[in-house]
Amino acid sequence: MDVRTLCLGALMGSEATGYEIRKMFEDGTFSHFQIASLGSIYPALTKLTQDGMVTFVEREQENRPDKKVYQLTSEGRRTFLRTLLQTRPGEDRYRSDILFMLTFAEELPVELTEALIDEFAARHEMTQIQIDPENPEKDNCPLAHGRDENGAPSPGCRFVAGLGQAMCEATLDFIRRNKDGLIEELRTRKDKKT
Amino acid sequence: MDVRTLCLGALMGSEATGYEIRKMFEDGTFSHFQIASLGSIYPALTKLTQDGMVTFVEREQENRPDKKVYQLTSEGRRTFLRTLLQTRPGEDRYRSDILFMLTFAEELPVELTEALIDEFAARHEMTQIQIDPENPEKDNCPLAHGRDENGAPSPGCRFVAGLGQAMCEATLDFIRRNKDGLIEELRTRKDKKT
DNA sequence: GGACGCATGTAAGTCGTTACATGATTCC
DNA sequence: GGAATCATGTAACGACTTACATGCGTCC
Repeated sequence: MDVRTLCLGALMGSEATGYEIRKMFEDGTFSHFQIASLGSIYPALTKLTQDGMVTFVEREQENRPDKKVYQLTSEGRRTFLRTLLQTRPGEDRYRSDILFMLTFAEELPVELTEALIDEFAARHEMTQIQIDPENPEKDNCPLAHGRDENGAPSPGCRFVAGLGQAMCEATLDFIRRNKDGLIEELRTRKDKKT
Repeated sequence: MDVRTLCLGALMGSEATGYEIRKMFEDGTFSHFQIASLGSIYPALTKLTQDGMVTFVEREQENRPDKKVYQLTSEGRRTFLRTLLQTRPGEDRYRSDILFMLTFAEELPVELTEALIDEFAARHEMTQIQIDPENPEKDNCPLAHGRDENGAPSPGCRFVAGLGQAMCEATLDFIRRNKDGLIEELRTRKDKKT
């Protein structure tokens, strides 16, 4: 899924600026399973405009730079849905430097191992908060992706968010149950070596 | 973490060919949290050889093409460990086309939604099997990464593998508990619209 | 004063994927 | 006969990241 398609998807819920789209991927609905940076979003929006998939309105703001609010065209909407129907979804890919590093825990100072696990846990707690569909979603993005006029999340979004929550929960739970044991085992092994 | 570092890590456990390294990432220990393709592994190994991080021995085989078996040099080992100590681990990134698509379940045919969920589940079942540290690890890779001379996985590897298992388990569990409800809800909504 | 949030955009460069090229063997 | 596994390698291409460029406002 290239950034163009991702942008179309982000605009399915409501109009948005490039900056807001990035936020959807950074802290919002999409945050735990897709990413996109501004450097790729802006060119994508330009291209989509050229192709007639989106239009934008320039909106002046007080005390803020002007912004371009993008909106799907019916052509864009159709194209996006067609893409969804035709695309065989790519494989999931999960990359984690921390897990890779933890794999070598035996070669690392125990303090580092512990710090890595703690950071891993902290990040997952963060994610858990970000994807909670019921709670805040902050103030902004009143009509963010997957919400109807009343702000209620769509079934698909609730499902995906719930799945994300479950994954985070399981991760945190596993760490709670196994961290101390691992640290202890590593300490014991180090002692034996000396 | 670039492919070079990943290759060094893969060679920490035992000597291996480029082909075998890819297998570690594709089906082995690393499979659920890192990936690398042959097109990036081979150039990486060439570069690492030039830099004195690895050496290789050409081994002739019967009924098989010759292979280059790579091995860490002590310099390579030191460099790798230094990298681990110095590198701030990058953020985890998880990308999933399927989850992205499921977010738009309301706009999709219910059959497609169901197929997507099933495929998601199937892939996670696959992963679960691949990362099981106790079980098969097939026949090959007798001294794969994270195993000592007796084939026992290191504590770090066991921890990471257990975490992966827990995540898969949670995912599959969530699907078991929520799939039918979602499908039903989508059907009801579609009925109402007509 | 400096960092951060809002806001857009470009350009250079990295990194990796995909596809191509080759070739023997084994299994269906 | 064709596909898959083992095995290595290159080259083109594409996609995204990073950094740069600009500028105002707010908060500490």
